[in-house]
Amino acid sequence: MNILTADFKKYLTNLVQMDDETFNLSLDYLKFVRLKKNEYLVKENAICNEIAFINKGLFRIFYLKDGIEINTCFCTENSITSSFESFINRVPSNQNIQALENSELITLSFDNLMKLYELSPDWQKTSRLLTERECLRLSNRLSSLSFEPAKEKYLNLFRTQPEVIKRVSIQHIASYIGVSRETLSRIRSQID
Amino acid sequence: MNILTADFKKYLTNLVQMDDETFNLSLDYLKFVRLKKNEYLVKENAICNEIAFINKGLFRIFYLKDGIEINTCFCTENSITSSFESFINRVPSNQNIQALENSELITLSFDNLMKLYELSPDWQKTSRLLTERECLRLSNRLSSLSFEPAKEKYLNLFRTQPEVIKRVSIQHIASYIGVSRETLSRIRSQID
DNA sequence: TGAATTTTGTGACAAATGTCATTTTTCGTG
DNA sequence: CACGAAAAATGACATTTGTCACAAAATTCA
Repeated sequence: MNILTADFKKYLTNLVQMDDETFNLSLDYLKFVRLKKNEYLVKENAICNEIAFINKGLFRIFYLKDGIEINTCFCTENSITSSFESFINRVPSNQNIQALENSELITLSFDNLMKLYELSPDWQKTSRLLTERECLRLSNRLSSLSFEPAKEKYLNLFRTQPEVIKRVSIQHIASYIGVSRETLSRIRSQID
Repeated sequence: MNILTADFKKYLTNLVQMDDETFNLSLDYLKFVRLKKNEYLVKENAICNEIAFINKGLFRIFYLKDGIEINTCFCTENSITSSFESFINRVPSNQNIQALENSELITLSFDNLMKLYELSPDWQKTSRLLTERECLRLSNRLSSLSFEPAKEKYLNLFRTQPEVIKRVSIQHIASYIGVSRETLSRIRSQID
């Protein structure tokens, strides 16, 4: 149990001052989940009831636009994945979260998070900091996707998440950076 | 004093359950600021020390990319504006906030916000909710800017912030939706 | 009010990217 | 290992959007 949560604890304490006691409050509330490649953590129209820390594996988050899948995020080891809007506002998710590899997760349900908020303000603060971090990620992604040519978008991903480029198929990457598969293919042949 | 803060209070209580007592904690900490058209609330490289509620007026947030101004946000009455990354992380801002009209603000400094966090967990929660809201805004903007053709981007802004289209010059709007001034000009002549 | 400045509109053309069809390569499974 | 299916690469062409130059319109301010 302790071994499994070690990385999660490290992730949190890296973000916010949190003593052992505060972290341990969460232990009874966490669940351990395995998902096989291609299985879903969250499906569109369902309410997302948990946030998940990734111990092992890789996920994509995507939504459908005019029947076409648009990837909005790749989540790898030592990060948190969730359909935040759905989780936070308790509304049906418009996003899907799918495992792209066999994966292992530590999940925390919404109800349990609310309990943690009550038990310690540090958890409230943690949540705020996580949200702020997500804001920054979105903000960076926004300027890359909206104001750079295709090649820069790709190189940007290469800089920020090099492991994603190794582990994810080109079609998913193309969708993520908002260019056609063909264009990305041509960019890559230029670079090599 | 009460008259000036009424809208701010309304804005907050609309977001989070907050009794009068909790809100009143802030009264001693707020400042009232006027800015004339074209003046700056925040300049690049300065640390942004306050968040500002807009009682009256309109602002744009922009940064420089290769010497070109890129607008990232228009903020109007009854909303909060700030260079969030700078404010939160206490680092120099990479964004500028400029008044596009004569404006009136209620500001709250970082130090005072920290004091409010200590005085009441409701303020901590308020901050979390504001951050969550900002996340959603970014997320929507991201899908519009990255995955829609120019015309849709414009119509999207028209839907979400129609008053901005009336009050802001076309060059600023073009920069905001990530298309050239000329393209936007042509789109508008199509629509009318 | 009127001249100077700024903003906006428009045409011609260029560049970037998308789409479609086809081939090549890779991957998964028996 | 071989076969079929999926993914990726590639060529031809279409579409969208950007860039530049200049004209028209609107705004500012003395």
